[in-house]
Amino acid sequence: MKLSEAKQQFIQSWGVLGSQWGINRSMAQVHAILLVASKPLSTDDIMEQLNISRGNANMNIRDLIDWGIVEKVIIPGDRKEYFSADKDIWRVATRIMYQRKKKELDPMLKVLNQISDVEGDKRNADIKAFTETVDSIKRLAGHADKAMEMMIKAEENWFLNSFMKLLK
Amino acid sequence: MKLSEAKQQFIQSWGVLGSQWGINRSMAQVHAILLVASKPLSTDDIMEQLNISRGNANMNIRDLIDWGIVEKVIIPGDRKEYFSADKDIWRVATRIMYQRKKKELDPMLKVLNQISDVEGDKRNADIKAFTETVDSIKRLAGHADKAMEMMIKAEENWFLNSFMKLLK
DNA sequence: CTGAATTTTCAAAATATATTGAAAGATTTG
DNA sequence: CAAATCTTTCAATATATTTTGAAAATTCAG
Repeated sequence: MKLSEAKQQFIQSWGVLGSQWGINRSMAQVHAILLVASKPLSTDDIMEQLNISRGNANMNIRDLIDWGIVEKVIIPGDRKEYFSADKDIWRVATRIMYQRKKKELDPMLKVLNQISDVEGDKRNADIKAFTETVDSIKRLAGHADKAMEMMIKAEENWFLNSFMKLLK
Repeated sequence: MKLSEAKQQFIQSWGVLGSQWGINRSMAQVHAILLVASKPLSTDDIMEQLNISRGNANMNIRDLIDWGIVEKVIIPGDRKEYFSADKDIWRVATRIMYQRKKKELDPMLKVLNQISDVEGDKRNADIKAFTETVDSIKRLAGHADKAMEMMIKAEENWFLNSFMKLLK
């Protein structure tokens, strides 16, 4: 398979995957194209290769930067801004999960805490069913939090390991 | 807080959370209402409490059943079908992840395997950038697979543990 | 087998989300 | 500082997804 063809396939699939997980297709594709680029790309490069508008490209690049998985690169003597994606895929995964946890899981947890004590007799079947379910979700969320932390720790180790290799 | 109020809050939040993760709001809400119900509900109960149409209720109930997290309950002497959600939230989580892995991650992996050997000189910077990224994603996917398996194993243990408690 | 009760389907309508493009805002250069 | 270049914003538009509701299909009791 030719490189250009393989890249297209990758960008396509990454876009589909993203859209199924609540990340819009363009954003996933912008990320994909930066992931497989051998050098930083400008907004125009991205617009041209993905056939998207300037506004679209710009917004999605900003969001990726906010997520901490893409960074701006200044090329001396060029007025354009260039962008490159973090190629450490493990770090990318943990960053994305962390962002989404913060924006989506944590609000849910807040609600769970608010609703977990309801008025009335604890022996009432309705109340029992409700509190048991809510409590078990809270417990699961706690485990998920632990797992996240574990992964971030593992990432630090991975990073440290790479660093050690460089020094040897 | 009153039980009815707490339930409403829960259904609402569960719906929002679902929609952010690529599960449509109605489906998440149908799941939520069944999760906190103390007894099986009919399609009419669900329609009424969520203010959704019969078609919508029906489709989403079917999908939840296909995911293996809701089951049909027959109440003798009643022609209506009733439904109840699996209350073991850990099992629910692993089922959902497994379904999504199968439908969404596995196709991505298939593409990654197809595109991971490209024609041309391996020392070429473009080709190197591409294959390294693709390979690292494949490696991450491998880890994710392992983690999934681990969780399913843990689920079996949990289940076994609950069973043991019952016997004591 | 009949007909009432219930479930399923799916085209049309409603809603929600993403994209465009041009104007406004910044930034840099000479 | 004026002009050129580049970036950002956002209302309008386009696209995608979800929901409805009524008709068709199925199920079941008598």
